Amino acid sequence: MRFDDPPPEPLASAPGFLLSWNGQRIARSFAAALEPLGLRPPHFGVMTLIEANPGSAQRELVERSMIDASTMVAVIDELEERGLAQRRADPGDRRKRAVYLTPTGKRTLERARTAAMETARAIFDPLDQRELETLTKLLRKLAGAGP
Amino acid sequence: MRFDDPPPEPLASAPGFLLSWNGQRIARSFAAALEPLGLRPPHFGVMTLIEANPGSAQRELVERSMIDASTMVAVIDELEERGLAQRRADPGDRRKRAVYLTPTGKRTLERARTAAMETARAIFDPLDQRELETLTKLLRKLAGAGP
DNA sequence: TATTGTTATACTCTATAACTATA
DNA sequence: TATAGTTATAGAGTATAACAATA
Repeated sequence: MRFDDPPPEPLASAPGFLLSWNGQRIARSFAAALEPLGLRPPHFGVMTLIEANPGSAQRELVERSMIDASTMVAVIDELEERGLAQRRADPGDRRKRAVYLTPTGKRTLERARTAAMETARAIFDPLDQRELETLTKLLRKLAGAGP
Repeated sequence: MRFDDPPPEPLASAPGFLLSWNGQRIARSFAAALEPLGLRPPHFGVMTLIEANPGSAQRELVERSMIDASTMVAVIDELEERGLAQRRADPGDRRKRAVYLTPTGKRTLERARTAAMETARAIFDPLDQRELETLTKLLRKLAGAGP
């Protein structure tokens, strides 16, 4: 059994398996799409958060993600090394580090987003527009997100 | 953000994220359901394969799963230690080890299956029967499995 | 020479706990 | 005393490569 092939019965009839299988498959494709940019999924997630909340303290980024504090340090270290993000002093509280994207970071994030969208399009290609909408609606409901 | 809470927008609108999120969530619940039985998901998967093909060589189990050879050795070692499976000599080829479930192994697998089904029921509880069928159909199509 | 199973080893990812500095 | 950030360390899980026995 490989990720390229469709799963065999009876697995392909079990919704729990199908969900986990397709989820892993898309997570993999997503990681592969990010790789040429030198990014892994956590980098993308953190950059997206920084973009939405520029100047966040690391603590806030930890709270809004599922990344713990020590991993967050490592991720932001790597973003800084690549010139994609910057830590600056927080004028009001010297313990805090305010995190920003650099212009290069913003451009890279935009490219990453494009790559991610292309990947998603390829993965969801077997479904037509209406089916994709139905799937999204059901998955939202399953996740407990509002309608 | 935690796995207990629904994901925030705009993530909750992205089908790729929703798929990965729900997939991870069910994989976690599945692992948690197995834990009281002293099993992890790979144990369950391998036991299911052995049950369907008693006397398989380890090589066959590797081919039919996504577990590599050295990991398979470790998994079967653990099943043997717990008295759930047995390696026997293959009469036709002395390199091969024919793998079987013990009676205890069969009973444990049955209990694990029950636990897994209860977990799936709890996870899919937000959907009614018709919605669950639609979701399964769409996920099958997405995975490339026949109708 | 190829195959089956095994072992030893290394690697990735993440989590835990202890530490520094500020509040 | 509590909080923000950091570092060092350990753990789970998996993969890679070398090896012994057998074909």
